Amino acid sequence: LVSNPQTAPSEVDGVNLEEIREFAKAFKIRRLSLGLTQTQVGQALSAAEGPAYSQSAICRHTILRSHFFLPQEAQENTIGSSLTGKLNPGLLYPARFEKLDITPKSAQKIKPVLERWMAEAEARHRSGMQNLTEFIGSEPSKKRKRRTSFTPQALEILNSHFEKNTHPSGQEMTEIAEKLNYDREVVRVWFCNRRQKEKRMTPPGEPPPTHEGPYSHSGSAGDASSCHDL
Amino acid sequence: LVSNPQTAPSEVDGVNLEEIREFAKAFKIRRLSLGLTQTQVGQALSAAEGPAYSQSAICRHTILRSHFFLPQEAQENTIGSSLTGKLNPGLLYPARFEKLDITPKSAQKIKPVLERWMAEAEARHRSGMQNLTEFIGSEPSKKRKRRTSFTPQALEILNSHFEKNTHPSGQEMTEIAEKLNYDREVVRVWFCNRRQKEKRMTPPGEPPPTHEGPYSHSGSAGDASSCHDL
DNA sequence: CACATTTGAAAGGCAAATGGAG
DNA sequence: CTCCATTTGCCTTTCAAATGTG
Repeated sequence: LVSNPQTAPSEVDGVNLEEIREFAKAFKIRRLSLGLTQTQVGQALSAAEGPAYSQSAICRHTILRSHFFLPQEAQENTIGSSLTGKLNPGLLYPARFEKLDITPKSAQKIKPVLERWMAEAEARHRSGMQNLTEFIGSEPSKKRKRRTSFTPQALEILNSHFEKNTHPSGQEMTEIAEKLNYDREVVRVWFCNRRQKEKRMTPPGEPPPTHEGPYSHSGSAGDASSCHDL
Repeated sequence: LVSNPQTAPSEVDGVNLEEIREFAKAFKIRRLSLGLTQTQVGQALSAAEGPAYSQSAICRHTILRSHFFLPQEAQENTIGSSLTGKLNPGLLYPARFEKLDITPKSAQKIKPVLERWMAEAEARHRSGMQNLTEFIGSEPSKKRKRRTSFTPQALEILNSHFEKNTHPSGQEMTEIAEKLNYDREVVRVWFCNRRQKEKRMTPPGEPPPTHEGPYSHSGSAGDASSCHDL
């Protein structure tokens, strides 16, 4: 409504939030007008050598979070240290907002890719083509490793190892990886991430994270979340 | 643990819940062992002329809901009219459980399809093939119309029409459809579903659903939920 | 048409993968 | 290698589009 650029520049990290917001909004409309789903866009992008994003990624980048992009509201979220809309670049934005989500920087990075792809898609659409979902999006960019999903059994075993020792030696990890038939690197990363989780779950002066008591606090919680069923 | 078939037959509509439960559990493990995602299974099924299920569908059918499938727990959910585990076939099960989800009958229906597909997939895997995700699943079965997603603008317009008249004439619907550039049938169904929603939202003796007051109760709620952002 | 039910696109949660610094 | 912050994807859930029945 009150789009006075001088009242709300809303710049962060040299990224114009208002611009990103407008882009996301327009992109959604354009996508829907072409009758495409988020999944289709993601697949089309990864079809060739584009950045390869999943439905979730497309969703995040084209979702409209008013509390994130509207400076007025941002200020209500206990940010408002300055009316300029300029935030401390050294700090994490997500933590300042209601939800952890996309950062302005990554939004800025992907924008041109989506923009280019969409323009091409619309061109094809006008030409009456149907195979919209099958063409390249942009620059090469190395592909990310596919996310591995552990079986419930594997998780159970991994967790039991973790209970006994949060820092297994290289030797131990190799053995575990072999036994479970997963890549050694995958197992290593699992332990790293598991430790991070442990830390996140006990920030205050909690009892030392000794994994002794029979299923106390975090121990049982971890188990429950991993092998949710069975 | 106590798998005494005489204590818990758990049959519903002639469907053995325990069997379905076991199948779902095993399917998940088999899928993960092949390194496949739910999305991939869904796409593989729909690739040719299979029933064509989405990732959500695969999820529903291979998820393990202990409160749904374990008769002991079901009884705790105010069902237990009989210890046989036999429920009244005429009533809806979902409403009796914590969450609305798959019914035993539909689970039973899909099971053979998944079973057959998985067997084939595993066979191919053993043969060392990589293109697991590209082959047929089963019988023809007509395809379902793709779910249309309305643009925020379209929803806004549809809702404003609904506010004025919940039962537009055929003529009116044709006009709306034309203006919005959606299929007429899609618009008709939208109004049907919208009316259902309205009814669901005001079961008690609410004030007559006259859409007059400037944004009162359900009116504003409807707007908010449809055009969530902007 | 109303109403019950099935099913899928989008959104949310958690954690696997990545990248930088030590 | 570690820790830690961050990115991103798989799975799950929600809500409503589509379907089926009377």
